Order: sequence, then C-alpha cells, then structure tokens
Amino acid sequence: MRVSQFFISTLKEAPSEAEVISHQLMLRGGLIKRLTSGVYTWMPLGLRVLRKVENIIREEMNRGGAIELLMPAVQPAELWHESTRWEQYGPELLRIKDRHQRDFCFGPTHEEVVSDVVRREVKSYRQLPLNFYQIQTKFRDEIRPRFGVMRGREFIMKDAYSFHVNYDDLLREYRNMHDTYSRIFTRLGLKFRAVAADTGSIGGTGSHEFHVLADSGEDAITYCPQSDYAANVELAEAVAPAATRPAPTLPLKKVHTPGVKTIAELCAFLKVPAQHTVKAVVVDGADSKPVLLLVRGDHELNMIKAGKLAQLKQPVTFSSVESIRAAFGADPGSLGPAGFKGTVIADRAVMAMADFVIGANANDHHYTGANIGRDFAEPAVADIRNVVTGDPSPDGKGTLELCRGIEVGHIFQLRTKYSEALKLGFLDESGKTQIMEMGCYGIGVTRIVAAAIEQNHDERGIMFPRAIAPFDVAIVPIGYHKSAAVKAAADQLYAELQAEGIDVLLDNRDERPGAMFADMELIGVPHRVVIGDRGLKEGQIEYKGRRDAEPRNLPLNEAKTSIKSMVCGG
RNA sequence: CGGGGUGUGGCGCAGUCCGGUAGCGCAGGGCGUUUGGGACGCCAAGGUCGCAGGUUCGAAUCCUGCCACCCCGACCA
Repeated sequence: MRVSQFFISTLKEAPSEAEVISHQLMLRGGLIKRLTSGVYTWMPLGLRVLRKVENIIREEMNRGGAIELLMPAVQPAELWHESTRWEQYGPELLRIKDRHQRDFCFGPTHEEVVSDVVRREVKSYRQLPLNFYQIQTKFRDEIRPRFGVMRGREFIMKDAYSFHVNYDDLLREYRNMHDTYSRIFTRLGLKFRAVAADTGSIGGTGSHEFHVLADSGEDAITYCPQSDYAANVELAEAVAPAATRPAPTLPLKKVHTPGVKTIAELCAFLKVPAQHTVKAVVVDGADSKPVLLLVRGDHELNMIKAGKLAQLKQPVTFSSVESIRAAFGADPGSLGPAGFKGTVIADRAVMAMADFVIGANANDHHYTGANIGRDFAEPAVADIRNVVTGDPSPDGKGTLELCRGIEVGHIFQLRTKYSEALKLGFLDESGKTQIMEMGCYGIGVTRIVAAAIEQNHDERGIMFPRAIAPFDVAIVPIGYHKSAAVKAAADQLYAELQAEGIDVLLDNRDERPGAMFADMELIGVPHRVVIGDRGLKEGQIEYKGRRDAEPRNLPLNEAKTSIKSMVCGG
C-alpha cells in the first residue's frame, strides 16, 4: 500500500475524551473515530488490525472444528420471552419496535437465535456434537461505556455455541475450546492467562476467563507461581488460616477515637497495624434487617462472594445510614458486633484473631482488646474477602500472586439452562428424547485491539505485535520526490516485498522525515526501512525494528532477503 | 441511576468571575524557502461560542430549562 492511495490521519494531541493510553493512541493514530458514546467507526487503518485479529480467530476456530455461520443482529422478542430473558435482561438490552409496533431487540448475545436454529435442524444424536460460531456486531446498552472500544456499546464479538448429547462430550469440547483460545491469544502475540471465573448472570457451571495482562486492566486476577492455579479475584477462595485462635490476653477497653472513621485513620490514631483491626460492613439481609459483615482491617470485602450467602438480600446492597443508626446506635465508622442483636458473619481470617480493635457502636469510640466468644458471640463464618498477595493457594501448593488483566475471552459450560427453556431435544440411540448439553464461548474482538495496545506501547505510540500490525513494514524514503535514485530504490523494494506477500506501507508523501517517522511509530508498524541518498551512495539502506533502540544499515542488494527474514522471523 | 466536571473552527485550549459583538497553538489551503526526527515566512480561509427561552441598549460572559460528552461507583467480551 502506498500512503498516497490509502488514508492516514494522525493527531499530535490526544482528544480530551480519552483517558486510557490505548484509547488515546487509537484516536491519535486515526484507527477509530467516535460517533456517539460507546459507538465507533473503524477507520481504514484500524480496520486492517481488526481484520487480522478476526482472521486469526476464524482460522483457529475452524481448526478447532467449529463451524462459522452468521446470525441476524435484530431478533424478535418472542424468542427472548421463551428464554424469559426479555424480562430478566434489563435496560442493557436495546429494544426496538418495527412499523407494526412488534418488539425486537438488537442482539447482545445469541443463545436464543442459535438455539432456534439448532432445534429446527437437529433431531438426532447422529447430528451431534455441533459447534456454531460467528464473528458479528453486538449491542449492549452499557451503564457506562468507557475507554473507547475497550467497553463500547456496539462491539464485535466472536461467539460460539456448542451442543452435545451428554455432559462428558460438553467437557471434551470445553477443553478443546480452552486449547483453541490459548492458541488464538498466543498467535495474536499477547501475554495472557486463563483463569477460573464466576459464571455470573449467564449461568451454568464451569467457566474460565482469558485475560490479557496489563497493569491498567479492570480485573484483578490471582495465580500461583508454584502450580497452575489461576482465578479471578472475584472467585478465588481465601482459605481458612491454619493457626488456631490465640487466647485473649488483653482486657476489653473502650477508647475515645474522635473523628476516626476509616481503618487507615484508626491505625494512625491508635498506632496499631491494620491486621489487628476488624472492619465492620453493614448490608441488607434476606429479611431486610441489617447484617453485620466482619473482615480483617487490611482485607477487602468481596461483594460477589457475599452475594452467594443465603442470609443476604440479592443483589447485595449496603444498608442505609438510617437503618444502621436504628440497629447499632452509631454511624458507619464506629460499628462492631458487641451489643448488636442481628446476624453477624465473619470472614475466616477474623476467626483466627485475638485482642483486636473494633468499633464500639458509639460514635467516636472503638474497643481495643476485643475477643470473639468473650466480648461477643461466635459469629457465622464464611469466605467473604478478596485474596491478597501471599495468601495460600487454594490447591495447597504455594502462595498466591496478584496481577491485573483485561478480559478478552470467556468460556462457559451452560449445561441445560437454555436447552431446557428453548426445548432443545434430540433422539438418542434408543429413540428416547433427551435434552442437549450446551457450551458457549465468547471473544471480544474489538476489545482485543485495545488490549493489545494497552499491553504494547511506548511514549512514541503503538507497538503492535507482528500478527496484528496494520502493516508488516514501512518504507520511508527521504526525498522520494526529489531523488530519482531514492524513488527507484524505494519502488523496487516495495514491489519486491509485496511480491513476497508482505504487507508493505510505502510512505510516498512529500513530508519531512521526522513527520513520517513519527507517524509510522505512532501507528505501530513493527519494521521500518529508511531509504535516502546518503545511504544509497554507500549501497546501504537503514533498518529499525519498532522496539529497537538504534537503527542499523543493510546492504541494498540484500535488502529484500534480510527484511523478509526479519518480518517473518520477528 | 447517583456523585463530579466539561461544552468556544477538524484537534488542544484561552476568554466567562468583572456583559461591549471572539482569540492562541496544531491540523488543513496558496506561494516561497526548506528536507535524515513532527521546518520557517507571508497570504487567505474556517466559528449558529451545545440547544431553547429570559434579563439587558447590548450576552460566549448573567438567569432558567434542556441536550451531549467525559470522569468516579453497581455490569461485561
């Protein structure tokens, strides 16, 4: 591609709407343009990247035995009533009406449609298993779209749905898709990790998320370097401490703590470490009465885990200040279990503590030397905190580390949640009707582009992994419009590399060198060749990899072969 | 949906407090000089100051209402 025949539009300054680096660089590089909140045009340059991502996904899905189809984006409400999701999905489902006032939605996911296809087509066990997938535009009316295409409302997803005669076969395909996803993200050139995940609203049993590792990621994930354990922090079990609770050594003492509300203030005021304090959080119980949750001061309450407790109202909500005052006689910041009549649930780690500091249920007062059993009744015990670095791994094989990730893929064992609702039956060998087992497997295609940039950039711009770079190599001629020798050498190398099937971008704009260098670096082309009169006199051209510190010279007559080996090797 | 913030030319901003009819940088156009790290000079062009009402002789500026967008919290690929 010659730049004169392409469309490149870069900015020196990032639009102020962009907060994260990938969003800024995608706007500056002209990969995307915003149309409205969470909705973006993919400009020609960005589209090249997107297509490369899609093609890798498509190739590996095909290799994994999945079969591509394309389902409609617009779906009739009747199907969603059948699965009961028309009511359940909430405002995230974009609902539309046609001219006859019939209800439709713009599909946020395709379990209903694919199930309808399969129940019409598949009657016999002989037609199973099946795995249908598509790469298609979805719409989810997100509460808060942000970070550009990282969390858009309209986005492209690869979604796959598999159908099986029994659970064993679903498990086989689930592992197959796990391997397929690992191959996909490896080929994309991304540092990633598969982690055990919460199944969330989609339902089903087993589930794994695939995360691109990046400090700016929205998800906290944990892994064990000594084993293959890895999980989303939402899910990762905080195992009970091995140590038994020491006997009390201090008397319970009420202390005046004026203005102290947070654990940090408490620690500073009393000069105690956070591990010797207990945090009290009040949430609404299943009976709408306040329930007191206790976690160690340096730990964090995990709302997903709390959401699995039968004693609590779903979804979990913090109690209002009014109901807290009524139940405790004090405001948040001075709360504790002593004297509280309702349900108390303590994290496992709290149960191993003695002589700790906790709110006294009187404003501006705390207790020191508090002890379970002696100063208040034994509470119910549950795992309700986030794991922290150094916690023992739930598999017993080491200690946990934490890092951050961007969720780019998610695989689920749906089991029969949808196949029962949508009557996905088939006849088995003995002629009996059975319900299919289902799996579903998603990849956020547009999000991958943002995640790749988040993981691969420097102060000059994007450093795309080779597999998804918009171009493999950029030729930057110096004086293309002045020097016949430069033009001839650049045109020839361009033609030769193109003939080798390499994606070459020839920057034949009449720009100053600095402007061309800056643009090629901004848009993340992995290899750059500079051709100028200065080098040609010596029979040399200059080569620089996007990640190289310094350029180096190559003989002109070997240019094609050496560049080809660098493009294909690196 | 709550909380915070911003809307001025394609992009980044100043001007708003203290009303007097819009300015800077970048990008884009023309001419000239330049050409190995985002050049320089001159010239020209480009704005319903988010929208609607109001106050006023006069509103980007003050008042009211609305809209859009961004950021912080519950969602998810």
